[in-house]
Amino acid sequence: MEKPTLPKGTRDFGPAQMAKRQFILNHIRQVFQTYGFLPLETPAMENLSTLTGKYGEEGDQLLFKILNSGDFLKEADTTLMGNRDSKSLASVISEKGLRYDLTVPFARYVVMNRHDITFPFKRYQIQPVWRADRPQKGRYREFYQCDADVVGTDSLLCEAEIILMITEVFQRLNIADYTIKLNHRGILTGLAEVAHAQANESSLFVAIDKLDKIGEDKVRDELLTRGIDREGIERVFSVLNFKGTTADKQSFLQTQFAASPNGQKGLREVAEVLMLLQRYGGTAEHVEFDLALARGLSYYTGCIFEVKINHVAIGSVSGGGRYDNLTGMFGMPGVSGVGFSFGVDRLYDALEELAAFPQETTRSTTVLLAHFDEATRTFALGAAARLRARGIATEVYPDLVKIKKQLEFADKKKVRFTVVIGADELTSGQLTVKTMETGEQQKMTLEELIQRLG
RNA sequence: GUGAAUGUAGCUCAGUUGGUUAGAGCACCAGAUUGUGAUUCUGGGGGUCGCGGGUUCAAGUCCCGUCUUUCACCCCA
Repeated sequence: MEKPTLPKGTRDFGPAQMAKRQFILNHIRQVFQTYGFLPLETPAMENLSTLTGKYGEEGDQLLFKILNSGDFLKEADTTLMGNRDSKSLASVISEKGLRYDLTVPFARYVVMNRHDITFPFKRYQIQPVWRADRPQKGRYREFYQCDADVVGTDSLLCEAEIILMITEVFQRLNIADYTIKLNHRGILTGLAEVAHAQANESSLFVAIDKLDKIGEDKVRDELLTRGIDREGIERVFSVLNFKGTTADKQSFLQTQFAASPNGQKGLREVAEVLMLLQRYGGTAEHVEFDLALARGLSYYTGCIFEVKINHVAIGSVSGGGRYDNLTGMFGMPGVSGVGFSFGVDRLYDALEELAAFPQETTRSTTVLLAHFDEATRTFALGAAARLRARGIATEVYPDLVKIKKQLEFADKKKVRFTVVIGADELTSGQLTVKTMETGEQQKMTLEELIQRLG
């Protein structure tokens, strides 16, 4: 018999992990909902025509493709097969693929339902996505994204609300030391103008985004090899190395970007977001205006965000930004959107490292009813029904086995209370209730137990 | 896609210059204890040494291939 294994880059989540994951997801979901975001789910698979061309050439290669059903080679061109032309052959034998992210399916949904959707449309989506990447630390082939996006409004209120939601989620997750990095695409463009590097803007952004990871010297090297001249590099760093408060940075950039409409727009919008945040009564205590934040992705056009947990060696746990033309790729131009997402897996690792999961997440059933024979088990069934009716998670050990075994089971399953029901208890009505954590035992009636737990 | 490491019991790992019947801890099962778990003691089950080939009198150990997992780069959550 072959030993069963998992496909590369995938994981099982056992009960203990699920409890912790759900703790995270429930808080995220609740926060999304209190800000008026509504749930959306889309199919795991999309037509390949929907997916390809949306993530660049590299992204297309990371798409998992689904083989057509039936005799999929029947229609295939024999010359393609003869030439072993995988790329062309793939488009003939595969019409569907697994979704690569939640943003493109969302755009597809918005375009398909544009007449039924009331804009501005706020949706959140928590589902797995798949990438045929080579797995590594914190990087999987199947992982969950939790996205929240608003489409159909330019208002910077949305950006301010994103900061509020991030703050609230972290508060609920009991994470205190984190930084919400905020920047604006216009400021990056202004920076490229200052450096006279408009021509290879994206090379500039990709390189400076690595600043806090690889350091200034290596970024300088990379900028040189990417064809930005020394003078430009000096100018870039003269801006990036400016230290000071957000207000200091704003007035400094005001002079730097005097001739840059893009830079001006960026500054104006960042200022407005911070102002709106304040009017909401939100705190900017965790917000850092970070000029080097670039988030490689080229489709952002306005504010960009990234959240890092301090003193935890994990990449960003959340990120997002504004994009002006999400639905344009499906022929519906002019819809502005802003969105962000939480990386559940990384939040999980971070909480584990900070030991910040509350104890409740490790508990399971509240009460186990242990018994000695047919008669006491029968009594347990009725008792279980009454406990359950009060919403108390209860189970009856199903088999007639030794009490030792039942307690062992309760211990392993981290049940909170075991109720021992024997002949004595049956006649007196005084049940033996054992608190598993302490080992203490108390006699009480079923009524008293229900009262105490309900 | 590029480069590197790894693989021995369910898990974490020992295993000498190639040399008897491959070990430990944890986990699991049973008993000590016929009304009490997590602590203690005793006993037990469990291995195609990733897979395939080669060298050798002899391979867990050396060589080649292959797969897996992990790490770094690219990119990304």
